[in-house]
Amino acid sequence: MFLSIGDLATRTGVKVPTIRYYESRGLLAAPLRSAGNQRRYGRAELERLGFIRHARDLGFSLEAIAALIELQDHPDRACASATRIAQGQLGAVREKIRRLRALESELARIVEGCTGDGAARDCYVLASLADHDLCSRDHPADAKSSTQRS
Amino acid sequence: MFLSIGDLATRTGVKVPTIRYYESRGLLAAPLRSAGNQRRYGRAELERLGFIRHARDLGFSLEAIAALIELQDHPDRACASATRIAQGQLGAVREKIRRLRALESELARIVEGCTGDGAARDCYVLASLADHDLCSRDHPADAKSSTQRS
DNA sequence: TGTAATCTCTCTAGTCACTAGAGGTTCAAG
DNA sequence: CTTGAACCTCTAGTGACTAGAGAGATTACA
Repeated sequence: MFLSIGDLATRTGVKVPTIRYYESRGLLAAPLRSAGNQRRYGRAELERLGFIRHARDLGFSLEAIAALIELQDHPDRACASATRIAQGQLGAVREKIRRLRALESELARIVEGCTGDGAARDCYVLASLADHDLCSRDHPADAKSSTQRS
Repeated sequence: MFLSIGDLATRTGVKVPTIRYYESRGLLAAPLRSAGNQRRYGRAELERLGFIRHARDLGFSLEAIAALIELQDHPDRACASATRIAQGQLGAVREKIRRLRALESELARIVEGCTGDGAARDCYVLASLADHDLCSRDHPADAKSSTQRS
């Protein structure tokens, strides 16, 4: 089983440049090369990339994934730190949900207050943004946009 | 009322380099300068920066904010596009919440399946990440980390 | 008026996790 | 043997800042 980088990309759903990027970041070891210097992968790399992809899908940072891989490579170590990383991620996700819900209600209030058929000078959306006092209550100064795969 | 950039930062809660960054991005007009070339701000800039800050807190992108400001500067125009932008933001927030909730349940399942006191070779966290089939159901290949203010 | 502390200036580079593109080489099918 | 797709490395760009260098401005106090 010798996969080109394109084969690996198709099988895992990770794009070719992203695979090279993971290699440059040390998440994937440098693979064998063909006579013409092209990367050739085996089953181990396929599984590892699947692991990375799954962890990324769950929102783990590359740094956290690197720590998990380190642990995977040393099966004798205690798994407590893996659990800790996952718990940290769960906590972060819950915190994001909490903040986003506050934003949601505030935004919904703003949107509902505006019919959208007036002039900008009377726009409730603009007025709400200009005047913080129009907020129902102080919302968290937080929870910015999140990055997502296309 | 002549505020230095530091005064403006204190009053709005926006950091000094961020104010200069907003100016470079065209969200704030280039202000007056002192004899020694330092920025001097008045009430208009204070209000505009408050607007920007509030919109950022609600997760609007700088691009969206620029469009809202453009509208603010032309009170005669219809406010429909402001409403559209806000609705888009609300939709994006709801979508993020939806995805994050799926992640939350998946992560919670993984974390609960692991006592954390075994060796890495038996770790349920690592096993779950390695084997997608252990997922309760297919979770969205999405919803990455979101950036947040400190 | 002198001086020291704090503030401000511009500029560059770094963050995260990729993505896009240039310009060149290798591979597999026909 | 030729063609065209896939591959190579390298650099730069994304969004929204943040950090730091090195130099100049302002302000408070003696």
